[in-house]
Formats: sequence, C-alpha cells, structure tokens
Amino acid sequence: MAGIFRGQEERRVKRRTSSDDDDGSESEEEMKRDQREREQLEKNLRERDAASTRKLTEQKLSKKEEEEAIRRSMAMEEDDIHTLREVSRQEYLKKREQKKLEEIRDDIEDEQYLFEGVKLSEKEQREMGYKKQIFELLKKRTEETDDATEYRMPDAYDQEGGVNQEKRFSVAIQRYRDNAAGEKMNPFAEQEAWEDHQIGKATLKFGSKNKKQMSDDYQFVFEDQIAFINASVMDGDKFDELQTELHEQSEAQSALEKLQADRKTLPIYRYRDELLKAVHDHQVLVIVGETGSGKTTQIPQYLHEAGYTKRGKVGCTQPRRVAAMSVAARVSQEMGVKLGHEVGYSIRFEDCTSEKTVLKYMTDGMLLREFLGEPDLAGYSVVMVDEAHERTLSTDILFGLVKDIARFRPDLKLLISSATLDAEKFSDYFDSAPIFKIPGRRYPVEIHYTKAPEADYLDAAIVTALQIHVTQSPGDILVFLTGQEEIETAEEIMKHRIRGLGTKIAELIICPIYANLPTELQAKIFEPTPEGARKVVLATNIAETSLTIDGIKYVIDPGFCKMKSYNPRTGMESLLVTPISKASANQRAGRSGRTGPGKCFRLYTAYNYYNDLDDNTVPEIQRTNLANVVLMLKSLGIHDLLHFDFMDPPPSEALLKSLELLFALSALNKLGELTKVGRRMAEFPLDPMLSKMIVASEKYKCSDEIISIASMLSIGNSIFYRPKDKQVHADNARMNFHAGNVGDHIALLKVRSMKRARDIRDQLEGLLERVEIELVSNPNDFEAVKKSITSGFFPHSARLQKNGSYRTVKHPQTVHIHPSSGLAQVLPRWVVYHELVLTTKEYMRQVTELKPEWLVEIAPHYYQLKDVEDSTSKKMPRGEGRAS
DNA sequence: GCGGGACGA
Repeated sequence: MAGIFRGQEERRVKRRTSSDDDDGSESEEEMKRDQREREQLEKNLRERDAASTRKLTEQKLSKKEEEEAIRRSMAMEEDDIHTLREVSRQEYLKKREQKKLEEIRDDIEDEQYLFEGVKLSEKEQREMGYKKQIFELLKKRTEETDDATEYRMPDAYDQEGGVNQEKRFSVAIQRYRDNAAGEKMNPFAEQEAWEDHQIGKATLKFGSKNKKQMSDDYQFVFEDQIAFINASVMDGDKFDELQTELHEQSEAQSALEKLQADRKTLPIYRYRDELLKAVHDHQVLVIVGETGSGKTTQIPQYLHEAGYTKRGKVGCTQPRRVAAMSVAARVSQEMGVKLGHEVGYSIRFEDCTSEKTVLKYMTDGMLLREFLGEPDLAGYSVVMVDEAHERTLSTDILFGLVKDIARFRPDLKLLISSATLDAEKFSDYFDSAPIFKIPGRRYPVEIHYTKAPEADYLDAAIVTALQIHVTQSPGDILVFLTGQEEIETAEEIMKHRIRGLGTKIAELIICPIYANLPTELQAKIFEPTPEGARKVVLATNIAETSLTIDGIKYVIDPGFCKMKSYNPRTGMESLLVTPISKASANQRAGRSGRTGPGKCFRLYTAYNYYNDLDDNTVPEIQRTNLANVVLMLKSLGIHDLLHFDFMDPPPSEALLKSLELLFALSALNKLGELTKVGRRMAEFPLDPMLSKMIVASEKYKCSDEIISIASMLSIGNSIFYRPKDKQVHADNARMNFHAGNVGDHIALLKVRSMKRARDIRDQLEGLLERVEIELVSNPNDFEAVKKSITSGFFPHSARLQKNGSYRTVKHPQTVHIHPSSGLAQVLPRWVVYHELVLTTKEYMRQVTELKPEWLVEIAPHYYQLKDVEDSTSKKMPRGEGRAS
C-alpha cells in the first residue's frame, strides 16, 4: 500500500514561536557553536572577497563585463529563494561547460568530416568559423576557471528527525554568495551570451539543413520536422547605470555587512528614496517590479528603516507558503535577526512570529483569516500585496477589503505589486493610485512560432523536444503539458523514439513533474543533468509559477492548460483544456531566461498569439464556487455582496447560489444575516457544507469521526497516486478501504496515515474547542456519522433511477456514481455526494448512502415529504438498496 | 471506468 498514498510531506519547520524560548535559555554549547560557525563563515567570506578583488583587478574587467557579472549574480537570488533543494550549481555549471566544449569539438570534427569535398556557401563557412572561435574561447576559459574556482559538494541540510532551520537557510544564503562570488570572477560573462546566441544560430542551421539529415539515424526525427519562425525577442531588462558599490565594499568585515552591501546592488536600491517618498505622499501605490528587482525582500526593509514599523507591522502577502517562508528567512538574514523575532512568517499550521515581529510575511489566505479577528487590521501600518497579478481568490478578496479599510484608516499604507501588464488596471481600481516602476534583471528570450498551426500539439511538442535535443546547444528543455495523463503518454512516446535512435544521440533524461507526483519522484527534476546528457522536463502548470528548475534554456509551449470552471447553476465543476492567456504564455517563455539567454518555441502561430489568446487568464473568483467566500464576507459584516467592490465581480448567479446554499444550511437567516450556526461555521477554514457537518456532529455525538472525514474530504482527490503502469494495483489498494460498502465517507475514516490530513485534523480539533463542541468519538454508530454528513450535505442528494443512473433531488439533473467510489457497483437507492464533477460524464464523487426520511428530518425547510416519496419503490423489489 | 495549479486563525 505504500507508494499508493501520496505522502504530502511538505517541509515543515519546527515552530519557533514565542520570543522567550531562545533569548535566555539558549544553551552555552549552542552559542559557542553559533559563534564558531559565524567566525568560519566570516573568514570564508573575507577570503573569497579578497580572491575576487584580486581576480577583478588582474582581469581589469571592463565596465560592461562587470555589469554582466552583477546581472548574473543577481539573477540567482530568486532561484535560491525558491529552490532550497538546489544542489551545487557551481558543479553543475562546470559540467555543463565541459559538455559544451566536447560537443562543439565533436561538431567541428563531424562537420569537417562530413563536409570534406563539399563546397560550402560563404555563410556556412562563416558559421563554421564562429564555431571554431567559440571552441577556442571555451577551451581557454575552462582551463582558467579550473584552478580559479573551488567547487563545493552540496550540504546535507535535512537531518533525520527534523529540519535544522538555521542550517538550512544559512546553506541557501551561503550558496547564493558562492555563486555571486564565483560569477564575478568570470571574465567571459558577456562573451558567453554572445556565444550561446551564436551556437544556437549555427547549430540550428546545420542541424536542420545539412548535416544531420545525411545520417540515417536522424531520419526518424526529421521526417516530421516542424518549421519555426523566430518572430520576436523578449528583451532582458536593461539598466543603464552600473552600480559600483558592490566592489567598493568587497572588503567588508562581516557577513552581515556583506549582505548589506549586496542589498545595494539590487536594481531597486537606486529607487529607495524615491519609493519612500512616494509611499509617504500616497496612501496606495501600485508597484511594478519585474522579476529579480528585489522588491519582495527590500521594500519591507526600507519601510522598516524609514520608521513605518513604529506604528505597526508591515505585512507582506504571498500566494504561496514556500515563498512566504523563504523570503522571510532571507530577510531575517539580511537584517541579522533571528527568524521569528523581528522578521517572521505566518502560514497555515505554522506561525513563526512573536510580539517582536515587525516584518511579517504571510500567505494571502492567512491575512484574510486575520481580518476575521481584526477587521481594521489595526496592528498593521503597511500592507503589501505581492504577486497581485496572479489574482488568486484570496488576493481578489483582499483587494476589496483593504480598499475598504483604507478609507477610514488614512494612516494605513497599501502597496500592490504586480506585473507590467496589469498595472493600469490595478491603478484604476485603487482610485488612480500612482504606479511606481522598478526594472528587473532578466535575460533575453527568443520567441519562435510555428509557421502553420499544429493539429496535434502533443506530438508536435515531442518532435520539437527531440529536434532541440539533436540540433541545439546544451541546456535543458521544459515542456508545458496539461496533465498527468498527457505527461505519461508523452514520456512513453519519447522513450520509444529515443530507443529507435539508439546511441547515436546524446542521452536524454525525461523528468515528469506534476503536483500529484509523489515527492520523492518530484525531486528528480532538481538533480543536475549529468555530463553529456540533456534533461527534458515534462511539466504541468506547476512549473509556470510554483517551482523553478535550474538550467532550463528551452521552453516548449503548446499553448494549453487545464482550467477549472464552475457552473453555479448546476453546481458542477469541470476541468477544461483551454488555450492559455498571453500573460501566461509570456510567463512560460520567461522560464527559459532565468540563468542565461533562452529560447521559447510556441507551438502556435504568431497570428494565434496576437489574435486568439486573451490578454489575461480569467481570475479565479469568476470561475469558482463562492460559498466560503460569501460566508467569510458575511462574517466580516459585509451585507451587500452584490455591490461589494470586487475588481472583477464574480457572476451574480454564483453569489446568489452561494447565499441560497448558506441559507439552506441555516448559516444565514431570511434577512441574509449571519446566524449563530453561521458564526461557528465561519471559524473553520473549510467549505461551508463541511463546516456545517462539523457543527452538526455535536448533536450526533461523533465529532471525532466527522473531523477526520472533513479533513480527508478537504484535501480533495489527491490522496491516491495512480500511475499509469500501476493502475490496477492502486485500484485494488483503494478498494480495500471499501470493505463492507460503508460508503466513501466512512471509508475515509480508515485512511489515517497522511500527514496533511493529520495537520488539518489537528487544526480542526483546536477549532472545535473554540466553538465549544466537545470531541466525542462514537466509532460504531455509522448512522450518527451519516446523519451528521447529511446535515451538511443534504442539498447534495440524489436518487437512483431505473436505468442505474441517478437524479439529483433539488435541481434535477442526471448524474452517476464516480467509478472510484466504493458504491459504484452497489447503487444504493438514495445517496448524498460531496461534489459533482464533469469529466467524461457527470459524476458524483465521495458518495454515501442515506435514508430519505433523514432529509425531511434534518432539513424540513428544504425538503418536503413529497420530494422524497419514492415513486419508483413499487416497481422495484422491496428491500433492495435499503439503507442499513 | 477517473486528476490543472495554488491556498486556509
């Protein structure tokens, strides 16, 4: 059974909450060790700085080269923050370089052999010349850097029995510094960009036209070759002036001073005073900060330095937990304070803050929760909504709320940070707030479009990947696909084709990645590519924002993703393969330009891009079930939801549907006011139907079982990992839980081993106490459990029809039991379901049998006797499918 | 006969 369950092992850091746990009580030994570590670190840094200064003077870097070196060192900042799992980059870069060298040498040899006696055109001769030139340059550099740079093996910072947080972040920071130092020594930084460009150009030409086709081995790949047009270049951001502070400070005395010096090299540093003035003059400010500008780490510090934290905290929201954690860690290092003291973070299950905390990083959903306890955010003097362009459900609601409180709290400053495209829109929404632009640092990305539309994008993506592998210079490939199944198919086809090509091409390592993949398999994509090989990462949208993979130089973008859409009328959710937006396409392209110039191959035409794609993705708030949003807003005292100031209002039908549901659950009274039940429900960070189920469990004395079920239901369907090759095995394992056909909800009770579910359960247990519900276990009374479930889910009832399908009772539509359900073969006469999904059919997921009379008993306001009178019962054999 | 991705005092 192991391996079937997806171990949701998020890296959890030990809580270090209260301020009193280390000030006085830190043991002497620890202090000594800390001291030793600090000294060692400082010593290392001094040595490195000295070496780098020497090197720099020797090489007499031109201003431009220096600029390039800084740019490179900065580009790594974000990566370090985002990928703590990163292994030593230095080593990887070295290998990559050697690989490049060998490949070019081989290329030159091959070509000399192949073109012997063939008359080359002038252009071809010139390209050959470039290659030889590049080869010489690379050779020279490899020899030089070999003795100049020290390579370090990755530190193991995950120890058994817990994660040493200090160690872990210090490793990340150290690595960041190593890279910065290492890159500064590279006198060929600028050269390399040119080389990459030229290599790409040269090999593309040779590969597709002449050389490779002469060899039969490559025929297969090139039979169905796809023609691309290089239509545009997404420019790297330029910054006009060079900042020399970094080098002036290179003899810095301590690690902290060095960090401070590094801060000054960020693009944002030059705008510091201007920014502070703008914040002083305006209450709301829209900040456009490109990737790598340092806005997330620096702005809160600037505000702190300017004294804003004297009046209250500076809060900065992130859409993702890891981002909140790692940014906070970085900032605490820069400020030289312990994480959780002056700088802290707050995410679900983990509050790493104390009374001292003045800079607080948190997930956007967390700030939303804080609103419930502190509707005016009195504790904050500044709120910064970062990555606002991602438009998560939580940010959209935050917008409305902060805009509202800003009106009666003139001392509260709001910073909204977004990408370029949306800035105007944000500004308009916040009453024409000024826009403050900060340039970032990014490498140029060449965009290629197909000449003609591709009918089969999956096949086209595979062909393109192989095409790149054979013809383009080293650098890993990232392919965006829509889902697990597609990724598995692509992996199979690719493996098959590679086998067909035998050993004539370099090794191609295929790495699938999607959220449902077990963590240990996910780690594969972060392993550095071995020498002589190339990695191709087949990813879902997860790689678009949530994780950063190093070494990606080519991106293949078929232009599709799966998107959730919600039909408020039927209450049905579905995942549709939809064309992506322009914003999304650009985000994808940008993934190739993180560590060097990159290329993006779009499997659609330039015409498609400009005319068929939407500018922005439809914000989540317009395509989701709003029941818990409505409950939350109601409990914040916002009554007129239809006129609430949403930036992009959700369809009113969705709002009305949610209000109707909350009324049915008796969370709202007839006037639309929150009831006592509703107030208790709002305490739970769950869907209202689940909250209601918990609240109702008090009456049926089975709260213990119910919160287990609720936590399992709320983590959704990602429990069962079901890889293609082990489907049968996985299904058998799952069926074991359904022994006795007790219904899907109760079957969940038997699955207790998942960490995330446990976390949620623990949280819910705490909340039970808060709303004064006793934790009572009643393990053998399934009827009580089922009645509790029914109390929350009675609007989701369905009745069996003669043909084996079901019909929902209240808003009649035909549905089916999902094949993964334990009741799929049993077909009870009456069921409640957790959710409706539209996939190949209209399915009810998570189904439990119920007695129709319960509906009238539990929800007399919702069901009348005539609704549940079994008109078909006379035609059906008695007793069959009757509730037990 | 079946899964985009985040997120929650």
